[in-house]
Order: sequence, then structure tokens, then C-alpha cells
Amino acid sequence: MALDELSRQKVWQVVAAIPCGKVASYGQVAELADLPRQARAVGKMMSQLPKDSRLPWYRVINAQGRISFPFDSEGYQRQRERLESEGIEFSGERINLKHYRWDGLA
DNA sequence: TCCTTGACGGAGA
DNA sequence: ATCTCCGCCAAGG
Repeated sequence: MALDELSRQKVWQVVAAIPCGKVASYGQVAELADLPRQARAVGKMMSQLPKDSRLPWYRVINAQGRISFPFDSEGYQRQRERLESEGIEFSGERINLKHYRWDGLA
């Protein structure tokens, strides 16, 4: 990844723009930040986010509508709690993207 | 250097 | 629904 500064800023801007109650996938964020097919780079950046970040990192999930942390991990718990507190409901381990996927613009 | 490893994703089988 | 295989690409062994 080691994306340049400009790219990183774009990614943060996109993440910050995801509205409450909506979610976006890593790939979607990458695309909206003009980094097509760089989903992994986005995931990498997320993993390096400081724990006290104010960004709504938890609104970014994978394209399958699942949280990208092991089910039994603390990260999974933290992310799921925040999403549910915003009114997002889970069907087992998954989120119904038909209802919660953020439409980048339109 | 080569190989593996990721908060990933889409196409096939 | 599950499982490979392949892009993608920097980091660390």
C-alpha cells in the first residue's frame, strides 16, 4: 500500500462521509477514493488506525456484509456494538446490505 | 531473494 | 452456501 499522502487523505475523507446507520465495504471505500481494486490497502490502513481515532471505522465492513474480525475477538465485539447502536441489525453474522449499504452519492 | 500474510473481492466450479 | 484461484501489493521472515 504505502499509498501516498493524497490517497490516504481521500480514504479518510470517504470513511468520514459514511452516514450514521449505513455501511460501506473496503472495496467501495477504495473505489470512492479513486483507488480501484485496492480494498486490501484500505483494510491495511484501518488496521493501523489509532485506537482513539474519531473516524467511523466501524462502518466499514467486507463485501459479504460481515465484520472482518474473528467472531470471538474483541474487535468484532466493539465493531458490532457500535453498528447496532446506530440501528443496524444483524442476521446472524451478517448485515443485509440491501438495507444498509451506503450509496456513495446519488 | 523467495514465501507468506493480511480488517479484501470477484469469478468460477 | 462453500471453496479455490487469482488480482493487488507492502511488510516481515
